[in-house]
Amino acid sequence: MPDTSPSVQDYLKAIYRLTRDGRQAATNRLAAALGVAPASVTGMLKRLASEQPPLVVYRRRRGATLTPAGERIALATLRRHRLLELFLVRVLGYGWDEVHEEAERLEHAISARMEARIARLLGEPAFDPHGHPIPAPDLTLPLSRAVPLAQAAAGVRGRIVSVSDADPAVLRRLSALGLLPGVGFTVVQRTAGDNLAYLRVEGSAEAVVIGPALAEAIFVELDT
Amino acid sequence: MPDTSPSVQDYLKAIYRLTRDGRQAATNRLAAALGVAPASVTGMLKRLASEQPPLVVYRRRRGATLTPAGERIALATLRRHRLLELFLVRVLGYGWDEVHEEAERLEHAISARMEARIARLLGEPAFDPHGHPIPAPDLTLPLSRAVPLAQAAAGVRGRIVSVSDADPAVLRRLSALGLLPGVGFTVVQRTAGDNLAYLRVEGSAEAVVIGPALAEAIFVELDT
DNA sequence: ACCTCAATTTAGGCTGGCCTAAATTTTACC
DNA sequence: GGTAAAATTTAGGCCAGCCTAAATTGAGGT
Repeated sequence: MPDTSPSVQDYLKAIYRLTRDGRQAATNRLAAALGVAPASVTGMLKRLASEQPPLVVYRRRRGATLTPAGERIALATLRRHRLLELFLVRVLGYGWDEVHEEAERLEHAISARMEARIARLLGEPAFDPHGHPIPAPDLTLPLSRAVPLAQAAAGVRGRIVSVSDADPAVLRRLSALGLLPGVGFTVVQRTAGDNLAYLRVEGSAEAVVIGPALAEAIFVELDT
Repeated sequence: MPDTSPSVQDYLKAIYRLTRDGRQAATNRLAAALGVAPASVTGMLKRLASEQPPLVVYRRRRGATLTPAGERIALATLRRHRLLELFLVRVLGYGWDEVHEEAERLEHAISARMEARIARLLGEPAFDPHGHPIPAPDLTLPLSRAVPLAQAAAGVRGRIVSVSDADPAVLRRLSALGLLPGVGFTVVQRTAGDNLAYLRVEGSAEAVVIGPALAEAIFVELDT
């Protein structure tokens, strides 16, 4: 349990993520993501929907989506989060598996001025240390053709673009395997039954075995 | 009115400041400092006094002082605040009159790890950009013999050590007058009636007139 | 079509921290 | 030493956001 209640921004960010696939954000999944009871989510969604202007569109028993105003806030928060992650790595020497929590707290505390100064110091970057796109100041997202590794067929070559940043343990495992953003690889083999991927990392002779969970956490750009 | 309620740390910091002169922190002054009603302060002081361990010693109608535990928290918060101020100036190029508010929010959001990394990056500094002492990691304060300018007699020479950081407008006025930490000066004259100080800044021919309010905001080290 | 069950919402309640107004105590002055 | 003013505390409420338990509803299997 997080020691503090999720903020409005946390709700919007969570809806943004659960909504990326075009579907509605379900009460239960929001509750799980935010560490509160489902009943609390219902209450908050009603509040956010009746804000002026409304931040979410809420349909009873069907879930929620963001309005343009809500999406702006979500993207602005995402921008701050990812800028901070990069800042922590580049300026304060954090490991890439240590930045998520810290950024999670800082993103609520920094001013627009500080956001701008950090971005300038970092050279207006477009991607964070995990390879995730950083929304521009106008909140547009830089393009990337990344796809979960789970969708890569055997024989294909590609490059790792980003990895999910939610779980530090996963990040450390990836690090240990040498699977960082930028690394090239070939998919040697896929097994249908247990859904394993055998990856040969560029420059290394050995193949690495990736389970289904990891394969969902690694995003890659595939060669055409 | 601040847009958010003061935190426990804010209460402790305020008590710390009001208590520096050895007296008790009065309810009214705390209320003014924190932007809440006096009745709210009474309630919070009771809570802080019954915390385990107690953070303040509260005596009905007499005010509050910090317990050792409370003072540790106050000093730790002060350390974070002043480290952040220096960090903002040195790393992000803030003006020294712009850092207070930002640090006020950030001091509640950074982890011990981040505090340590910032301190390391800055070379374990002992004073912030306003000249205020930064508590060491063990929370001891570096010594300084600073005294408010208001207490300097005519004819005395000295050096500005620090200035109060609470009011950006004051900071800008001081800046404009060339009254920054480190600057040497001579007190040319004092007037008893309206309590003015005439200061000749080292290297300049003109004297500067300082009113009583400013004279309380400037801390100086006097030559023996 | 129905029925079960998982998901969701409603109802009711709690806590923390704020507020105002009224009561009380201290202080300070004559 | 008495009293008016100032400071402080008490009393009583409000609000946001959380919780649990109970009621409702939609959806998939048969």
